Amino acid sequence: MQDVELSELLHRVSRRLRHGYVHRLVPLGVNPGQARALRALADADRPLRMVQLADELRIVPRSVTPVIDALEQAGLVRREIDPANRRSTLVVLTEAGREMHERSREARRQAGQDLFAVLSEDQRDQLKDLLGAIDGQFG
Amino acid sequence: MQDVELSELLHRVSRRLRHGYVHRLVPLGVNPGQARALRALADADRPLRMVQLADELRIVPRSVTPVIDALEQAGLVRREIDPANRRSTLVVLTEAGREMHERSREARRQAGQDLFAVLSEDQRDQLKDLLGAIDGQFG
DNA sequence: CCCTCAAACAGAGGTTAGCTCATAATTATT
DNA sequence: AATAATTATGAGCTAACCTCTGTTTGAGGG
Repeated sequence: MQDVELSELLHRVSRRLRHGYVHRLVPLGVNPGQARALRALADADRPLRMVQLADELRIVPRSVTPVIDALEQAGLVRREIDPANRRSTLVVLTEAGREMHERSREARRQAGQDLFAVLSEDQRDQLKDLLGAIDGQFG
Repeated sequence: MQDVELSELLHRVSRRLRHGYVHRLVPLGVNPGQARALRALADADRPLRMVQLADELRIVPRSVTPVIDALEQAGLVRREIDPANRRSTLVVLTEAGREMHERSREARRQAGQDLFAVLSEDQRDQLKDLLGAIDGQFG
């Protein structure tokens, strides 16, 4: 194990995670970005506006549009005009969307399990704490 | 700090690292992929063939081509036919390439420092060990 | 020696996950 | 009522990959 920088390791590991995740999502017909949007909606447990979704996903609002386009096309979400503010679009999870969320959650769980297999329970907690500290230092 | 999965955290942190890194690389005129290729060449300390570079970067050989195209265009590397095997291309780091490597290394160092600022020295070592274990479990 | 097979690279084209800048519609502020 | 801000999207771009195909060149078997 030569000297590999922390940054490089982070990059590699995250790339590997994505790879395994993608592979498991392909048969479901969604990509990771779409799965993340489904998750945000399921976690919120209520319709979200596009801006709110962007906020959850930590991307700019414009980037949410094509994700929701695809999910809507697939019948996993529905767009509704927000009655409280007609500029806003409410993104509503459909029944099919909820099911897809469950399946993609399982895919993510499995991909994570494969990747983190070498770590003990304690080590995973440690890793989670460390990454959580880094992630938490900003927003 | 709500319940965020390890996978999600990894994604977020890695995205943030990339973001900071990109920002510091922009003024240098290279992108992270190009910087990584420069680093691989500098670390090897000798010309590498395209396939070897692909191997170092953990991407398929075809994906190396456009990276080297750009670096060659910028005068940071030079392509030479391998005299030992005329099918192969040797990628040679130029003097300008070596300098660029130094500057991009500094950019990466700074981006890493910003990101990992909340962690103590010990914690960084811990994180490195954990990620190293994950990365090491395959190749 | 020739012939077939494999290796190395690049052409063509696709995908994912972002980004910016401009514009239309609507609402909020003065 | 006029102006400003907010929300979503059209248009168009970049990075970092991928596959599949074709060309050139080298290597090994008969």
